[in-house]
Amino acid sequence: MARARTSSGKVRLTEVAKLAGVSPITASRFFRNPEALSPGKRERVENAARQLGYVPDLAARALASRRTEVIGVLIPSFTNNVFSDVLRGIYDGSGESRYSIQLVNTHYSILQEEKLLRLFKAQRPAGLVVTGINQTDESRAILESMNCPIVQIMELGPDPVDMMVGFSHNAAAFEVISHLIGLNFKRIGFLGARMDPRVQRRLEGYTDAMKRASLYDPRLIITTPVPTSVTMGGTLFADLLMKAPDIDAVFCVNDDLALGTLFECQRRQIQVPEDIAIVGFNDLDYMASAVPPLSSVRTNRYDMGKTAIAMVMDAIEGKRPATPVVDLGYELMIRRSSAPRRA
Amino acid sequence: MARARTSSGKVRLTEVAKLAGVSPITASRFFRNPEALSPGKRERVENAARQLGYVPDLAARALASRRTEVIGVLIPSFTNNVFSDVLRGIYDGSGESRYSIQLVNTHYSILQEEKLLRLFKAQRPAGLVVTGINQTDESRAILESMNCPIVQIMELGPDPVDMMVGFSHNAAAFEVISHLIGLNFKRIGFLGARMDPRVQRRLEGYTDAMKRASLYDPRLIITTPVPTSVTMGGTLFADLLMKAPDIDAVFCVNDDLALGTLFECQRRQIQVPEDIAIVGFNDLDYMASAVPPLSSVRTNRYDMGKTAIAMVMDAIEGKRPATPVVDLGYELMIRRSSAPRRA
DNA sequence: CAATGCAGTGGTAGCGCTGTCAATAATCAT
DNA sequence: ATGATTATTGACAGCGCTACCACTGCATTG
Repeated sequence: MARARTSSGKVRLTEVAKLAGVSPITASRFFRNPEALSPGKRERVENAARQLGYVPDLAARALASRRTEVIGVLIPSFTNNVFSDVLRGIYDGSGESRYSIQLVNTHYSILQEEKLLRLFKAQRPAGLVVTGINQTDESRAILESMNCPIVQIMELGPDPVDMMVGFSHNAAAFEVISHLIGLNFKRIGFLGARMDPRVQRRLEGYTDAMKRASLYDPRLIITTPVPTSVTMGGTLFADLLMKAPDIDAVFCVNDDLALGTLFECQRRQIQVPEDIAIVGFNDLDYMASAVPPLSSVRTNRYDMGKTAIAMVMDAIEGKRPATPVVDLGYELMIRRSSAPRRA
Repeated sequence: MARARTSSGKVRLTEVAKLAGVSPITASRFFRNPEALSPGKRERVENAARQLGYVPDLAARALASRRTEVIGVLIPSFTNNVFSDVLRGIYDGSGESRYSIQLVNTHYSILQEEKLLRLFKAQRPAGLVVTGINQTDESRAILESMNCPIVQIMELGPDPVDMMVGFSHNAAAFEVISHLIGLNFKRIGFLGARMDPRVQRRLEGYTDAMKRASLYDPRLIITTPVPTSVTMGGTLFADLLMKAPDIDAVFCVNDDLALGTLFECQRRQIQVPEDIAIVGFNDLDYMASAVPPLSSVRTNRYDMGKTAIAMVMDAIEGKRPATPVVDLGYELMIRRSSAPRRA
């Protein structure tokens, strides 16, 4: 016997089909591929669904179709401004689509990442967005066995699991240092916190540029595994001043450190850029407002999220991108904090 | 006929049960309520599950049990630092639990919120976290019909849907202004951006305090519906200076505006706090580092997220909190930017 | 004009799990 | 020792939807 409406008052597909005078299968098709219906039935189903306020049951759909409409997103931190922009892009890009985002935090741990990937695999996500290219071998194997579109974001590398959206942190840092060297700065300090893989690559870019100009000196490099903050910027800078009092410029791996450095300079009456130049990374809003305005590297974080999720969604629907690796680039924003040095 | 292992190679509960020598139902119970099994079978099922690498199929579980282990979270913005802290609390608090977070962005639109609530309702979430207390009547009705624990966060109000975690924005602003008035500041400006309900309440607190001291003057209030940013802080402050050149203090509804104001003061050679005092709101990390250190209102954003999600999870499991409304309070962080006025 | 193709539609049979309730075994009170 | 109660377990019948395949009727083809 046909079941009456379910106890929870939920409208089922069967009821929609009955009202529209079609079979449940036809009604089901309407929601998945309306083009397949004849215009008449399409309209009838549409009206019936609206009239009854029908909303498909995702659990039943997932069970019956053996796939979900969930896109998993693994990011290493919520604290970081960088990721909040990426996330905004991801959520904006997926907001009106049928896909929902399942967000998890790896806390910068590749073991945690591996564990989360295992969990994701069991739920057969429709697609996946993972941060970075430094997965464990095991994680890599899981990713390759997942049989769904995957985008690695934040950076680029030689061997994508599937697709990639990012930019070269190494090249960006190299360019920053080259810019400073071109302006005749010689004792250029490096401040780094957290030291995740992206930050490591910026350090490599710094090191390459300094060595190439024969300016490399390990005493100029101050790093800490501790998470980044404005306060930490001041602390690291103070440390740098102690170890290398003759510095004439500082490259900070992110803008928080740069702002902390600026404040520390103000506190010590150090003139920026006359005494010391400052360059940050990411170009957050406040860099242009600071006094003096702080140079930085503009990165396309929002676009990165938006592009990545669009690529995943397209790939799920069979539209593979022409180029699986997208370089979103970066832009040096030169401001007064790294103005040319007086002679 | 009993199905062989599913094509995708997925291990089903049936296989676990067979290996353990129990019925599927008993195996199922092991995952939901291990206490109900006799110790012997419990161990047998546990071993079998581990041996086969069994992971339950959440879609099937949701369909069969007519409920999910998804907690919906509605927030109005990803851009805002405030919400990234709240989210961190929510994700940290739920990370090791069985529940997963389904995050959606209302973009500060109560209509969007209503639409999203309708969607959530159809998916029968186990619990819900919603931002604020300004829902539409329709949203309110949906919430009340949802039959799951619900926590409203960010602020407090007289008529909770279910539970609440927040603090009084009105009281916090009132206290800030009282503090400034007590320090003999008289022409206290108000800078507000975005003007969401929480910010409106801060404006009310400001207005109350100013009126009570007979210092109220609408020309001191500068607001914009545009989203907040450090740059916007400078712009609004410039506007305020034009309209009320005699101000001696500024209360900014958030720290970004306060930082922008500080930079604008630096640009114009206005001494803080000698010429103009500044107080922000939220006490982000950089407030204490700034030069001079900026006063602010410390809010417990991370705890708010963590408390809210804990309350929801407990309530789902039948442990209703003793007090459904939790006031997390705030703390005035008085720093040099609002130092006592010279006589 | 029969053979062929194909868009449109429907029937059957589950997807993997759990709610419900009945059945059994073990324990208890009288 | 008897019936009553409790702990443990299992059988059945779906949850709401869709994959798969078969079928219809109409247009196209040689």
